[in-house]
Amino acid sequence: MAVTIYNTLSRSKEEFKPGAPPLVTFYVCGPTVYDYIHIGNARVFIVFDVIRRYLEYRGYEVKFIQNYTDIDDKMIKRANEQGIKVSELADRFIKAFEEDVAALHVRPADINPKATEHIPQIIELVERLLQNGYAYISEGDVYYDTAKFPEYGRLTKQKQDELLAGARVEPGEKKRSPLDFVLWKQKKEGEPAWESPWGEGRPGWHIECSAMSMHYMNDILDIHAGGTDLIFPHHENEIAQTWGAEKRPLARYWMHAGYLNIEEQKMSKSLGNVLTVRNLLEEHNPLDLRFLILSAHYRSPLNFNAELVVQSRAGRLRLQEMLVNLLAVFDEAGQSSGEQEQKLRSDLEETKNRFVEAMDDDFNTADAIGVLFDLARNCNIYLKEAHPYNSQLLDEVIQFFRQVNDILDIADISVPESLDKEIAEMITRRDQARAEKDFATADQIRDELQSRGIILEDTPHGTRWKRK
RNA sequence: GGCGACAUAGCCAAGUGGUAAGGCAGAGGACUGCAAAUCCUCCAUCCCCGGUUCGAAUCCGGGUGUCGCCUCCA
Repeated sequence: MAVTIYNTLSRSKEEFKPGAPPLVTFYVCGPTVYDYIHIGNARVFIVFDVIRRYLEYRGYEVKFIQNYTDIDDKMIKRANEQGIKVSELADRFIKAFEEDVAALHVRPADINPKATEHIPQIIELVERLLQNGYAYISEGDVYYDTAKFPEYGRLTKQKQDELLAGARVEPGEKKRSPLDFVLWKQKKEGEPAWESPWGEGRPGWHIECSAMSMHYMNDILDIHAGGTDLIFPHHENEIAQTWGAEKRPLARYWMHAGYLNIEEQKMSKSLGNVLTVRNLLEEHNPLDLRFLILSAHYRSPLNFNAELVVQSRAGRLRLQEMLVNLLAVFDEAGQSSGEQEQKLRSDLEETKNRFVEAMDDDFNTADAIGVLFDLARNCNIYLKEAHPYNSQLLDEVIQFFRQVNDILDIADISVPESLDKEIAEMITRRDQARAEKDFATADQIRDELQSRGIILEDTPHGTRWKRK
């Protein structure tokens, strides 16, 4: 059995064969740091975070790179609007990005290269493209000559003439073809600029990813990923650049995460429906957002609204509760083994297999989560019917779930914080009242606690509590 | 105009030739002092029309609808 990945390049699922296993080089296009990230951005980062973790679970050593685009038109425009330097803007939103993404339990990349810190590598790449005849200088700008690269359009599945048919031609173009794209932009007044063989200027958007991935990986990337909208022109251009310089592909597998829509519509500033992670986290648990995103396949479009978050929360808590319940009875478990144990053990084995099968199949998290629900039910049945429990078996289930949670990161299994003394006393008082069949008092205390966000559960093993 | 994706129950969502996973919501039941949690039961023939096949949600053709890319965009 092997991991299978849907490769945008071939539009089909392929067996995953990295160039130098167990190493996997994985580059995800990162944010342009001119604003807070929105939930659509978050989908991409969450999805590839999980894929990265799963590959590690499967024994690969993943080298994970995610860039920061800290110089481009949007950056300059925004910095000017705010009357600050581009670098200040970048610093501010890189920090915000790191905070938001950490809140969503997305693990930091191994390397976060910034475009502005790789100007020499970018210049060198542009020079090589010029030397190799894949680029030309036009009035101080340097452009990629797409006509020189017959493969241009392969990722997009369009021929050059088809792309040309839809291309927008602007007056005063300095390009030979509308498909050509800028590698180096001549400085305009008030813009940050760097010295180059072509005068002062700055890099075009697409060149940084090629330059930095080549600089840090120095070989074909195993996986290059991003949002669907990066297929054209961004990734198409990256492929062209790397080929022009190295005569080799940029990456083996191209992965693209589907859109996240708001009320069936794409998020956009003009529609005013952009939901930032920052705002959403004020109202929602980050794990609920994660769970919702992972409950659909990463390539499918995913609709998003607050109701869906609430709906998926209920399901997520079901899984979380299962684990909490297992942990709660673990200390009292013994050695018993019988039919119930056999049943659960075989359920567990089946679950493990099905989970890996689902994830191996192009990271089908939706299917994988479905498998976990089946395990949850079987565990609950065991907890209800077996008694006394088998501690080793419980441990195996707990370990499995912890492993899964290390990949998906959807359950909060941190040890509950100790209760306030006052609340603990209230629970004790209620237990006494219940023992004396003074249910009016007991219910009053329960209501009081509920208004403070504490839910009580009376189990055969005593009263448990949890936060709402 | 070119290219592409998708259409599965009230909602979310797997399944890509062998007779519809799972979750949420809902109904009934068990458990409970009552709850909560949990368990049991119930709840779809897969947008439409043709075709291929012993057999199709799954393949092919034709519709309809939604969305996306072709311009910055995750």
